[in-house]
Amino acid sequence: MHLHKRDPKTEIVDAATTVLDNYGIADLTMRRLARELGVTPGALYWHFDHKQQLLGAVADRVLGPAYADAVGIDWRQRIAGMCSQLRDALLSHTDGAELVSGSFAAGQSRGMEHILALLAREAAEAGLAAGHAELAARTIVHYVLGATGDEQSRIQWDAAGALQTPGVTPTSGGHSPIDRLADQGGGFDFGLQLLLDGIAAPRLLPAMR
Amino acid sequence: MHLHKRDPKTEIVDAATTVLDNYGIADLTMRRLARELGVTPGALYWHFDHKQQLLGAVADRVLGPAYADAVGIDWRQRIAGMCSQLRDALLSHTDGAELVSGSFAAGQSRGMEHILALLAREAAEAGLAAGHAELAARTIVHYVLGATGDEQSRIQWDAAGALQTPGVTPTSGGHSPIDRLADQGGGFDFGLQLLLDGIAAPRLLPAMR
DNA sequence: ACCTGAACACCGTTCAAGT
DNA sequence: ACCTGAACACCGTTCAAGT
Repeated sequence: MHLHKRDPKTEIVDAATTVLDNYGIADLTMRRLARELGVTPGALYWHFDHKQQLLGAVADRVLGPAYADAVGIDWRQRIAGMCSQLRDALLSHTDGAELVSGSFAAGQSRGMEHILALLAREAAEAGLAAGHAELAARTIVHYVLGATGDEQSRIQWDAAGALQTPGVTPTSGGHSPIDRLADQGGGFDFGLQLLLDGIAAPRLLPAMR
Repeated sequence: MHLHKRDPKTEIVDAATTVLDNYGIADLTMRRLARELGVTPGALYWHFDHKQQLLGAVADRVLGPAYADAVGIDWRQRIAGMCSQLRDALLSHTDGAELVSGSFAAGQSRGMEHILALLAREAAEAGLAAGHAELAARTIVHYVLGATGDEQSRIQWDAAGALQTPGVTPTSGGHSPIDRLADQGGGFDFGLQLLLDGIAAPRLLPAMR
């Protein structure tokens, strides 16, 4: 049997994204994906060199909505907007943060490289020298991926628990409403403001900026 | 055959650490480890419930040298010292950052939880309210794990390249001496100072601290 | 150009049975 | 208490051969 859409690569990434959303990254295997496509595992290797490359393509698909040019009066607002878009994109797919973190670390996400460059541009706008602006951008990216990964794993853990014991409301468990507030953007924003304050801080020697 | 040291668990973690250092995390499998110990794979499941638990024990072994109480006049120096110790510990083992990141994310590293608590204490010392101090500590941990992971993968990639083409010196490749300087602690320190500046920043409303 | 069939060399985990 | 034997249900990747 053949893949039949205009672009076979697109069809594969479509199916992979569906498997990801429905079953999570642990079940996104080459064999499982091939089965879902009605094809032999080896067929996938005509279109992608290895699994990491395919996962990178899925990661870039996930990142699609995060590329929108952030509008904002100043660099602070623009960075905050970009990070918020990125977080939303990651939270929109099961294990999205883990997938993108892994692909970025493996050097397989052109999307994250692009976002990194945009953030570095804004950091330069804030007055940092080129080298330091890139380091600041990496720091921001590490933060967003890490914090969103934490948040997502808690969300998914809670959701799994809610399915197993439907009689127990989420707030009656170990997590208080205050915990939830801190997780639903509040905690994320706090950490991000810390970073932005650091970038804006005038205490670094002028030679170091 | 039986494991024979005083504590079988310790012997397993010893062997696992050796496999990690010599072959990396990808080769640290239950079967490989059992072979190295002259034992059947199933034997490991008498001592550990699952692989993640064993990896968590290895992660805590790696973190051993990072527990030393950081001395320092002020919270800034103490946090910087703790982060430096943590980075050193991670860089001391092949794929150390990846191992600890994964174990921490999976909730299997008591060591990282401890370090997190120490950092939160210092952030409180800096004047942050308890909830915010914990968020700040998490931000720092995400940064150290992410930045050190990047650094380590580049180091290991360069080392692998140096072994393959011994005639080419590291500095004659794509990375300039400036890149190396930025990686060998300089880049790490810059990102960390950014975070510390953010924690010290007086611009947050008093109600928010 | 694109896919199948079949193999290679592995995985984590479980569990009755042995000592 | 601790381990073996053997199985179960999988993996990623390669490649000659087919269409």
